[in-house]
Amino acid sequence: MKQSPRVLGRPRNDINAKPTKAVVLETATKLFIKEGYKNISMDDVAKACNVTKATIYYYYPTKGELYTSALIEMMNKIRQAIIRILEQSKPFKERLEELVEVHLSATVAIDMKNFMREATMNLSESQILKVHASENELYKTIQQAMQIEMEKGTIHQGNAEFFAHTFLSLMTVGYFKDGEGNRLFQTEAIAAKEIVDFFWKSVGK
Amino acid sequence: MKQSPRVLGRPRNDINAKPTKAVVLETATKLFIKEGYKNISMDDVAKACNVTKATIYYYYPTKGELYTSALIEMMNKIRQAIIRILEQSKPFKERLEELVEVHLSATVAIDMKNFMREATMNLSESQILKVHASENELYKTIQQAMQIEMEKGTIHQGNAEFFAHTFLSLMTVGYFKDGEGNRLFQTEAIAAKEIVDFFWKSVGK
Amino acid sequence: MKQSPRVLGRPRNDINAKPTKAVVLETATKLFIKEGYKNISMDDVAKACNVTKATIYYYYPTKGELYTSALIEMMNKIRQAIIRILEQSKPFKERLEELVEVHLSATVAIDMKNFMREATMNLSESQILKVHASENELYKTIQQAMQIEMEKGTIHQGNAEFFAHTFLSLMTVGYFKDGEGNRLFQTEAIAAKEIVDFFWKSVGK
Amino acid sequence: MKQSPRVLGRPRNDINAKPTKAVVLETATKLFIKEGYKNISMDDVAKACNVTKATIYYYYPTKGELYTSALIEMMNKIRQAIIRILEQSKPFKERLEELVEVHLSATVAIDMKNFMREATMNLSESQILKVHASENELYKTIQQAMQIEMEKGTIHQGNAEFFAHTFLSLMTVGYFKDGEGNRLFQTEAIAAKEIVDFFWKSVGK
DNA sequence: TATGAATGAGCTTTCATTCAT
DNA sequence: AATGAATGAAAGCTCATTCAT
Repeated sequence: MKQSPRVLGRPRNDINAKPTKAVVLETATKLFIKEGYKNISMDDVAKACNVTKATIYYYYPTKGELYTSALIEMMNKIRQAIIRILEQSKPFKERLEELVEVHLSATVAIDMKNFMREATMNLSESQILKVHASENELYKTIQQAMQIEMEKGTIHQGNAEFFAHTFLSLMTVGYFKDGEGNRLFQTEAIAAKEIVDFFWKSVGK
Repeated sequence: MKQSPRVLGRPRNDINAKPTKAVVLETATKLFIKEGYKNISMDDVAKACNVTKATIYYYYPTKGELYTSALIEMMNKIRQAIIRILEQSKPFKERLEELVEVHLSATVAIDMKNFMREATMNLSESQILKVHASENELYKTIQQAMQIEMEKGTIHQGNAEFFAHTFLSLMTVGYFKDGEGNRLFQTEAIAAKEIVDFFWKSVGK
Repeated sequence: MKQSPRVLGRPRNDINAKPTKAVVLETATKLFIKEGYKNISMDDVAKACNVTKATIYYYYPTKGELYTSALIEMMNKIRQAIIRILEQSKPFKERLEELVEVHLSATVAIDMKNFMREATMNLSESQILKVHASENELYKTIQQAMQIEMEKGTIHQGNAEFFAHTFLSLMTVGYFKDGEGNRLFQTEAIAAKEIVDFFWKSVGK
Repeated sequence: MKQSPRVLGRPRNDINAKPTKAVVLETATKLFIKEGYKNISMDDVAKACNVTKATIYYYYPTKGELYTSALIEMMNKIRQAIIRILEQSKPFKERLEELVEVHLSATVAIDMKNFMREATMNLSESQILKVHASENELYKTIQQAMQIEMEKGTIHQGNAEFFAHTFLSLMTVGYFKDGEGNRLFQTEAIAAKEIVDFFWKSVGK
């Protein structure tokens, strides 16, 4: 069989191919978020990446380490997304609404408490610490936005950290599905509006 | 520490002994709530009950069935506790505060969303259905209380189901611990007050 | 609910009810023949009998003993059936045909070699001996019929024991089903005729 | 007797060593044939191969799959042996005699009906199908030989498939042992001769 | 006569991890 | 950088058997 001749100067490696380590992390993140730590084996990750288990271990020394990295990667991404939305210039309430809507539209429920529970149950002291630090930054990001709006006078004075937590907690209400798979509200947009309205009654001016 | 050796066959009747089946369910419930479905093995349950695995299987045909029963048992207990508190004659807001405080004082975080996630990931269709039904009753209980208070005029008209969900969601904020193990509020009483205050601003009159 | 009045003098126990021990043996025999020794548990037998496992053990001290009894019971029944057919006055060849047809019409394949293999693999020395004795009687029954016909001159002189074995072996050909479940012959009657024809060419005059 | 301890991970290359997968299959085949599906555990196979259970599972995903492969491997080997014998140029009857003698001289009884029964009782639909296909080829091989001899005029015209089955069935008569372990004939050679003589009376010219 | 409760040993399967290549 | 081969430990589950009632 004749091989098609190589283009001059072009490297053998596919230019579009992501470095394996990144592929592994991304794939693992998706799997862990969807199915949880204990329900995803290193083999599952390997298969989904089209590499062997040993390759995973080449980049991540233990499953716990991989999960730690995955959680941190996830939280960073969420934090970036939140920052991008909060940076906009439209009114705070509208930004919050967008924030909720965007998250509810994602395929998987991002419930920090779930992930922290799995982390606490399955990771080592030092890994838990790292994850906690990442979680903390996420909360801080929202907390700071709250702080700024307090100073601006958009919302009432109060415990900004508490507000950050209540906000994220209320957001998870939008994920709820009953036994038949029905959501509380018909669309994510409506859900987002109702949730932020509720939040706003407590904190808004 | 060696356990008292058991003999084969039916044990001699001990009038004071609780029926084994109940012991198993109670023990399993505690373990599952604390450590999660995948982190508790049937052997763990057996050891904690001071019986053998086979005994557990004598009463519960699969681990999934045991978990299902455990979750339902837990939800029923919570529901009873909630009913007892809501039945009192003091003002609604105070009853809500007591409700939050009592739950935050329990040793383990009762986060419905956690349990439902584990259920969804690990149980069979029909088992999930049963657990969902039980969860539903729990939400309904609070929802009805909200409905009554709406009719009484204590709180604003609105979506009672949504209120039930936001309330339980806000409650979980009280369980939050940061990396150093610090809570958001110093005592459960303060936490309860702040949480219900927040809720009340949105729904109260 | 009113009970229908008891007929005078009639005993409480249902007159039609077979003694439990017999029910157990019959049920076990059916199950073992169909599914094999290792695929039938004492629990299966108990359930099929509508009694508890302990009841089975009350009558049969071990599973091996129950299997031994079941095999012997089966062989006896088959032997009786064979005797009944061979006792008739019609020509030997016709009797053989009836014998084959009757067996092929039974729901389960009666293949002595199967049962003896399971016996050898799973029973104790002494149990195997008993089963072997029973098997021997079965072969002897046919062997004797062959002997008689030899003396009558219906069939050629030869090794009657060998003839008994070849005959039973050829019979199992009729049970054969290919991958799609098709038999070698369309009806049991045709199969019986062909098998006996084959046998007769070797031994008949 | 303690086995030479193995270390974790990939073993050092030994050029003389047979590939493990083949060792496993061969060993498993022997064990299954001798003791049956249910009487051989994956641990038994592992121990006999001097590897761990996990190694077996590395090559064969389930016990059923291993059994399927083992049966197919066995049938293929038998088929090859049969082909080699039937290919010879000596008279058909003599070839048949050799065929029977060779098989009776093997240590274990090769009774297709036994194996098919165990397969039917313990394997999945698709596995049964594969085994059936393999069995079919085996019968076909003999059937074709019969067909050729019919055309040559060595044996009578007739149902070649039926002849193949009767032949293999008659062969199993040679394996028979009574309670004291005595065979029907003193040597395999005599048994082979008698069996083929019997067969030949029916089909030969 | 019959049962309910319990066990110990075994089974199939899974999985995180290791290591020579 | 990546892999194939192997392991030890544990998990869920089954089953023959025992024994007080």
